[in-house]
Amino acid sequence: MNKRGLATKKFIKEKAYQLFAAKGFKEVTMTDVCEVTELSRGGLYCHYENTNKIFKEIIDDLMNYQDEEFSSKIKEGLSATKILDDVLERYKNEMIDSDASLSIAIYEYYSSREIASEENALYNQYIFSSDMWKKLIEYGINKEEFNKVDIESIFDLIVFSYQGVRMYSKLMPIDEKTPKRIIQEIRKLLVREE
Amino acid sequence: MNKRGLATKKFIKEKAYQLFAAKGFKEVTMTDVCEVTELSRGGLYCHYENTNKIFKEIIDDLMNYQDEEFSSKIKEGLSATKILDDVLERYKNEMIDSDASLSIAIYEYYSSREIASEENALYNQYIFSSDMWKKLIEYGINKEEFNKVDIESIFDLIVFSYQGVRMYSKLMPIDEKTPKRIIQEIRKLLVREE
Amino acid sequence: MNKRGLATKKFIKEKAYQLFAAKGFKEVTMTDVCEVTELSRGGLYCHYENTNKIFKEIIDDLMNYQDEEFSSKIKEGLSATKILDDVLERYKNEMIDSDASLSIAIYEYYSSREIASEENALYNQYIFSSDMWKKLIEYGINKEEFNKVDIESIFDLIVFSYQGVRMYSKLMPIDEKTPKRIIQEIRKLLVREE
Amino acid sequence: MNKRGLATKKFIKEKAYQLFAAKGFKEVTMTDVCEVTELSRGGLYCHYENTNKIFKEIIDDLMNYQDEEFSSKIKEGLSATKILDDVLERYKNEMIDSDASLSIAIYEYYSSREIASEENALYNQYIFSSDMWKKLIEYGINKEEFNKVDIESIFDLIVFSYQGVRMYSKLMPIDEKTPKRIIQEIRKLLVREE
DNA sequence: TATGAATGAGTCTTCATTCAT
DNA sequence: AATGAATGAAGACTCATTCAT
Repeated sequence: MNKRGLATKKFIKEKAYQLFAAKGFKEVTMTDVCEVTELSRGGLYCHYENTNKIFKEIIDDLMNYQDEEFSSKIKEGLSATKILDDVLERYKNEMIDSDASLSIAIYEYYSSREIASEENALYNQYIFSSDMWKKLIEYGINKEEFNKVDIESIFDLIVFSYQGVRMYSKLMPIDEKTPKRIIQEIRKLLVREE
Repeated sequence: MNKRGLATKKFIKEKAYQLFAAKGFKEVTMTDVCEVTELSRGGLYCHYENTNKIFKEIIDDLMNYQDEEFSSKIKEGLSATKILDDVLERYKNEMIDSDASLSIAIYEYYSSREIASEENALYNQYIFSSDMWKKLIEYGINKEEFNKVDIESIFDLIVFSYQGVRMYSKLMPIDEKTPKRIIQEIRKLLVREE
Repeated sequence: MNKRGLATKKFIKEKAYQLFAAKGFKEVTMTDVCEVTELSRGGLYCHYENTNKIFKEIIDDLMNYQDEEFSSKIKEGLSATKILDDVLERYKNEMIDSDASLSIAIYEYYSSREIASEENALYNQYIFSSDMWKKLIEYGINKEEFNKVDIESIFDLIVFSYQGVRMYSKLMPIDEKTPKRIIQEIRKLLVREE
Repeated sequence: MNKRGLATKKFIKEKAYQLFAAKGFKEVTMTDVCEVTELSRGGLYCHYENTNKIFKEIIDDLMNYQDEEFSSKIKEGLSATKILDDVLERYKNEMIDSDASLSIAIYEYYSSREIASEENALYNQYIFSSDMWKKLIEYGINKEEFNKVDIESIFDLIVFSYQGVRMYSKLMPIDEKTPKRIIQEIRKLLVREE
């Protein structure tokens, strides 16, 4: 594929991202993508044969962008509490502003697929994310900044309450205080009080 | 509507429930419902004009069955810890076995609708559930069985981690230990250690 | 058929008349008639098996009400000009106010049928009406009130311009002066100037 | 749209014209058009989304072909009587042979629409036709070929009796002499006897 | 007579997908 | 690569009509 082809694909993905964010996965048709990209049907099919392929590529790109945000900071020897606060702040914002997110689309996409296949990027991300958090929590415990919590429990609580809020925020009105409260509760569990 | 009509509606809802549980909301067509009920198109349309109406009625029925499970127990003066353990046990089971549930269908159904309308049964249920939990936690605190937690925070943590697990369990393999861990962590937060 | 049956049929026809006047013939369904009569499908079918039958009966009733309005007056020896003016006045009003009329419905009804069958009430009415007019014009000529016109020509001019206006008044805005002008022109052709 | 597309649209309109002429407007379905054009449903929908659109385009095409048939002849200084006879001859033929015409379809089409909208091609045509006739009659009066008639009255008589016959000719058998008589009567009204 | 549940046919409409250009 | 015409299948929806009660 040459440059032009790649640029077109990138363009298609950008436009399709907005569609998926707005309408979820199932509701988006190739016709919709044609419209927003102003490509002809044939033109679009040159690049992607269906919405699955487009979505998969969008998701894969997203996953690739996600880096080990903690590990470098840990190596630098930063305060565990500081690292924690940074990530919790980001989580809070993502919970509040889930508008631009693909959460519903991702949900629809994976719910129509076989669970646990190696293709399951959601699971891969979960594992990846799990590793990161474990490292951070261990680091915090070793530095005696964090309580001696059950690492896996805390991680589960974090990730699923975070995901729960993100999803529900698209389904019903969620008070902005909810993310704050959850973040605070998590923080209380982890950070040692002096 | 006479008996026969009501019986047919009930029958349709039962069959449709299974479809929704298996395929989510959007994927189910009136044709599908025709097939499983062995009704003709016209026959089906006599009772429900679209899948929305069927689903709404199923959900409404479900919501109506849901009663104030705590309040009677509180009146009886049961131990707050006992009441808590009972409901956490139920939550745990529901997190593990989400196969038969409509969670995905509910998610799809509400994600295509206006948030916050008075029709939003999901929100109503959230409010209802919130009230129940607050009563229980207050009761536990008053009886000095529970810690003096921030009631709202704990409730948010409970409901969203619970929902997060339920949803994700349809999208990726979730270890049976996850619900247990979450339940345990919640319990630790609430129940006063002697 | 007993009294009750007849009353129901009359009731159905009255309600259906309004439907036909408002929507034409083709657009009216048995379902529509059910709704306005508040009869059940089965109930309605007891009386009429389709909209054709209802419409035909309405038309037949209408035709029967139409009597030889001229002949009695001619026998009484009334002035031909007076008789003419009376009927032209009526025509004028019918042209102006075609809202309540079945003209479009009649048009649609007969346009989907074999022309010239003895069932063609429209044709029968035309013949009937033709006879009446001829008698009147002859009478006027004999009384030397009318010009020695070509009777058939004048009749054709009257009936078709009348029908033309009636129909077009449902399709486009027609100035109230148009019927007046047509009536006046007809009158000028017929009535001898002193 | 490229050549191929335009050719297909033209082809569809030609075939649909015949359908509309034969069955009126309401009775023609997209399925019918598919059949006569031998296009697939999807193929047809590429060009027209419903029968309204097809019909509108046919009508618009027709209206565009209609030119000011009188004005050039008037400019040439032709005899008003000659011009009149030509157009009356044409009217006569159109009244007799209304088989190929869209009159019923037009009637049905416009009867289901809002009267008087600027979209009402029927009204536009009426106005257009009215202007033409007025010019001709004035011209004839000025040349002292025509009687000093009331121009508007004569126009109304002409157009509505003409339309009346055209419509009724589809609903009941109309004697060929009728158009002739009407034409003759109109001519008598207009043309000055020497 | 009257009810309303049920049937099945017909139509509309939207899509994914293909293909000649 | 790109265009857009064309296909055909799937699904929605509406009716006339029948039938058990």
